[in-house]
Amino acid sequence: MSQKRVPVAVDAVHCATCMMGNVCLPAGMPNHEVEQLDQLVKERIKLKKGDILYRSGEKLDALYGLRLGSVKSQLEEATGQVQITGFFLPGEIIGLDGMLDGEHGTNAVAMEDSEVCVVRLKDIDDISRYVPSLQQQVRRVMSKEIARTYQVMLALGSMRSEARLAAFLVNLSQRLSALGYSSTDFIMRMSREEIGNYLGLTLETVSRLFSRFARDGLISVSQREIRILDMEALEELAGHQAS
Amino acid sequence: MSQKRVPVAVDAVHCATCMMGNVCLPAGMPNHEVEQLDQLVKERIKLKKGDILYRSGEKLDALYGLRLGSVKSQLEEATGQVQITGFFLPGEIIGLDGMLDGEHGTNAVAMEDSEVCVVRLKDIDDISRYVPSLQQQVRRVMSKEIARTYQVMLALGSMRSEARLAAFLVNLSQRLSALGYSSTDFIMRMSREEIGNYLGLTLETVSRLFSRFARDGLISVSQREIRILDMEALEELAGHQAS
DNA sequence: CGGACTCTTGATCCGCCTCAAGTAATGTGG
DNA sequence: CCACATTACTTGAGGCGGATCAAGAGTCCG
Repeated sequence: MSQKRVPVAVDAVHCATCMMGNVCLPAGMPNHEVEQLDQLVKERIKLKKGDILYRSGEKLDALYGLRLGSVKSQLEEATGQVQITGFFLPGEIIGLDGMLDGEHGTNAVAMEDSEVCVVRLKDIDDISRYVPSLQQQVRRVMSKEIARTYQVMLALGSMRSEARLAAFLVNLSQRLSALGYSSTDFIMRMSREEIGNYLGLTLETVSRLFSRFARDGLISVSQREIRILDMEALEELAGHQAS
Repeated sequence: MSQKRVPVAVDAVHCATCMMGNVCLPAGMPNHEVEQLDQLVKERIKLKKGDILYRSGEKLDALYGLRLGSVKSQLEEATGQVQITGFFLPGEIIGLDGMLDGEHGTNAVAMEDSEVCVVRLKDIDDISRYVPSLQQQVRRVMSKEIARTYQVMLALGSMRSEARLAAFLVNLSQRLSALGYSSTDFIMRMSREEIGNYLGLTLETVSRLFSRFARDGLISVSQREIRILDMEALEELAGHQAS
């Protein structure tokens, strides 16, 4: 629990000057409106690897924009079942579930040293009085999350294991590419077990699939370092259903 | 395509007098605010069984509150894969995905003769100027949908088939009960195949499970008519994970 | 250098899918 | 209302994909 809350200095980076401005909450907003968001983020939180941003059941009064690092969110049932519901990269918004009863429904854990912008719901409502499109942005982000989970449902419900992992890699590649990183060479921040949990597979199956993909010349793998050698083949695989 | 659009007469039922008022979009709003929503729904759509409310790719400019009947939404990939992403009951909101680029990402199909209230996004934004809590309600509904899909991810990712179906029945029972229907006796509007698709199983497996649950005295089944005989046992089953 | 993870790989097993056949419900046109 | 077609569901037999169990290798970190 080494969460460190830091107030945002008056002259510090705001949304208008943040490098994530084009992918984060303000994505697509006209410049003159983004400039009005300078009071939106009054605080940031620095997280060390393994730190918990929030726990299921805690009161929710803010969303978090990931600025740096990576975070996973996971659902934990009383029965002991755990399901990772998402891996978040910089520019993505964390904490969208649980706004119905004001309580988080998942845990959010930093997968490496990370930093998030705290966006209080109260401030969203206040600011959207004079920046009406802000509400639309929030809806947009939530809608995007819903669309993402539908894709995961499709993967879990009707793809064979190799298609799931291929789709996972292609998706990760695209998101990293949108952030300006290489789309073919990257480091996965998650373990085999976490990937397996997310995709409804065991860690052994994930490991075997990585080996097979490598043997077939689709990728090369060294621990969590991935190089995609044949993107087309991966996309082809990802498009194949169970039967 | 026998969609029938009907304008809402000035003296017709509005949110404040609608029977669904306590479960639909206005759920939890104070009465004096619900009364201000009389301009929110200017149109309703009557659907016959099999009618399509919207198709993937169509422009989205409204949400739909289901007033009567039942509707399924399904993701269709170019590859031919189909995944049912939700079964909607009266009082539930349809069309929450696809608000990011203004296009629906799924198809919505009536599973029986149904009727929906059309809630235009423009009207939401207009009305929320003088009813600020309306935006929170929209967030709430979207957040609830996200939380629901997380539960489905858990089911698809780490439950065995009998746990999935048990959880499905318990969930359906609870939602029907909240609508004032019996929690133990109801008719499922969906086919074995649709249930199977939603739960990531084949129709044969679903059929076998129904038979087994009946043989074990948990339920009695006659086609789509279900009677739950041992709710506790079902809940117990639903809480069991794969291993 | 030791100890704890994380990952890989093999052998075996089982849950669910596939394929197949038959029965029951529902719909349709005469 | 009946004959017929169509669709929905049930049940069985067999096969396979991924889980489980188990052992060993590589990597990280004190």
